[in-house]
Amino acid sequence: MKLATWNVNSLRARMPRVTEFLALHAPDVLLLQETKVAPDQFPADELADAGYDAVHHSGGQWAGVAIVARTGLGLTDAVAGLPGEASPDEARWIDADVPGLGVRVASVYVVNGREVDSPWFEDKLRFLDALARRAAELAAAGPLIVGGDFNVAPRDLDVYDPAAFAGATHVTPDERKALARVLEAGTLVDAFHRLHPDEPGFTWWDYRAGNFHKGLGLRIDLLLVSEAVAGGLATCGIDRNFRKGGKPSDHAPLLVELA
DNA sequence: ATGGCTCGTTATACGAGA
Repeated sequence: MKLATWNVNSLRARMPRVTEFLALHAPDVLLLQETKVAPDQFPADELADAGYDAVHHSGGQWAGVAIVARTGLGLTDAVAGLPGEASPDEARWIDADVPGLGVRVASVYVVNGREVDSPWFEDKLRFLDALARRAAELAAAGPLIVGGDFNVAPRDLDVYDPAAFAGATHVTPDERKALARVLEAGTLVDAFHRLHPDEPGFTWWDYRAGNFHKGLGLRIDLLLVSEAVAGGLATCGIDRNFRKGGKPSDHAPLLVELA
């Protein structure tokens, strides 16, 4: 099976690139974040034309997550929202079964945090704690794949200039520990890290200052898979071409293939 | 880098993103 996760920074603005991605890679499942779309504006018909079903948690102009699955696989029992998150209306989590693949999948857009020690930073840590509890609950029931924008760079290697990020969000010990607890709670494996332990694997580059072309990025988008299915990990990589060309997102999609 | 780009907004400057 092939799955991908992609923070698209507005699904409506990115639909041409999303349909291009689906046609090129033909993933079984695509997890989307920052769809930034109102519920009644979600482009379900365009995705259906591309051969995909979707379930989504849409909150309007901010955040928003979706699960897109190839038609015929099934996409059932969707649950939107994360029990225990600080602001349930922000549309940052959805999980659903994909019967044709025999897995449950989740798409997550973790709270950004803005500034360390701000209320938003506290919300971010609480959100990660709630994520850990939900991951444990879901993982106990069967194979689980959680993908999304975690807004945490797990290691200094995942940051283009660790010194420049000293004291900033995304790299603090508190955030990294909270992310580690998510993996522990769900017995989940960071797919890219498992297959490429010594590579940075950046997935995000600031739009400004030519950072993409300078290689100044962060690895903050992750695909986490149950240990039970991690033995089937075949490939995991980033398609940097989708960070180039016409109207790219500031994130590139991350793909994984599992036996 | 000192917020340099892009998104949505009952817009026409501002907030948010990381």
